[in-house]
Amino acid sequence: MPRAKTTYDRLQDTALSLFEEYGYDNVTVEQIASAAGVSHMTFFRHFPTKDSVVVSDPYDPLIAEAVSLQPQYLSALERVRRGLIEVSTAMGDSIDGTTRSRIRIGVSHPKLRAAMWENNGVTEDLLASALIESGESEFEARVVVGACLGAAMAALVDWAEDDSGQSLGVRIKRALDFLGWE
Amino acid sequence: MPRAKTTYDRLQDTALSLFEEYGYDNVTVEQIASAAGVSHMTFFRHFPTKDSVVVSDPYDPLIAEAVSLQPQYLSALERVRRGLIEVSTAMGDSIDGTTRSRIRIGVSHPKLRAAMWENNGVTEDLLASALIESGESEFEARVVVGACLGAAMAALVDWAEDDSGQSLGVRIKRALDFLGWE
DNA sequence: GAACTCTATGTTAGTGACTAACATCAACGG
DNA sequence: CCGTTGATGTTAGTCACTAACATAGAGTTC
Repeated sequence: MPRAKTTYDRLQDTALSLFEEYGYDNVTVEQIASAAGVSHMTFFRHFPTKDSVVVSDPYDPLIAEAVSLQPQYLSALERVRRGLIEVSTAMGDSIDGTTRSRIRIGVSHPKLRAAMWENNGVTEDLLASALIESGESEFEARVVVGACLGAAMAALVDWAEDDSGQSLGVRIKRALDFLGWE
Repeated sequence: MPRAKTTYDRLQDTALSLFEEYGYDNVTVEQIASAAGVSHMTFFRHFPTKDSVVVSDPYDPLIAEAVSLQPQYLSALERVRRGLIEVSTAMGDSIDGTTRSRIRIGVSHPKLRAAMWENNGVTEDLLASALIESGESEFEARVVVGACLGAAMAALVDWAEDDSGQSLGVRIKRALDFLGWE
């Protein structure tokens, strides 16, 4: 028997479908909360901001781990590249509907896109730290990570906006192949 | 005799120095407006958002132009790289105090950083269009531009946070040199 | 010079995201 | 059975931002 949905899940599902139907700007937190059967304060106890229902990235730590596990003899660029490709390929088609919906809504609205970038900043810090710990200079680490995430983000947007069926992993690999090799 | 400051300039100067002194979050639009001797409505007639006092990038069009002027036999990556380096070198030390202050405040606060990224999205679109017009595929254009701007942004942040005197142009060049060559 | 327009500004009264302080209520362990 | 704990509700705020309407001063035209 499926476990009863948590308030968190109910809020997220409700919010996403309202956003898809009416547009992000035309849905208030109040509406989300009452449609999910709670008060608006409960919403904010589960999500710090209205944005965060859409923008939250559970893959950050996975990516950071994958990068730090790459062999040290590779260049920083190459390690980030391979780490990103590994994770995005592994996620593969297992990305669930909620995630897909979140990304699609996220790229469609400037405010949310900005929030995604901000979130990306966290990933950036994580990855850069991983590289720095393994002896890379801070400058090179930040630059390489910035570039790779910039490319990956472009691939993500492309994937969200285009239904041609090519998987996210393949797109990210293609994207990163435009950057320098070993 | 210097021309009298416009309301716009007065608002911007006032806002920036208040932000530097008290922190972005601890200054209300109301305070900025009254310190500049106007009402809060006047503030919003000159700046669409509180963010926008800090985040505005007059260099976008310059960069786009520089990129589209690169010789076509170069790869997309190389054209964006050279365009960015040209402009940032040309700006050189002529960046005025207001701009420097804006960037320093901008990178220091998550909300503003996100707004800078959003703004970056505009640059991204501009550059990508320039490449697409000259025959590049949309995917490659977006990826390459995303990567280069990601790297450049890292250099910008580095420059804003570090007073060692190395110019922005040099840092951006160093950053982009980590990416692939011809 | 009076009427007329244009532009910059002020006033007022909202909406909506988000916070703080405090109350309630049900579950659960002792 | 009582006390604690955790999730929730209520209320009353602050602040960014908007809409509608008023005003005032600098020309411009007749």
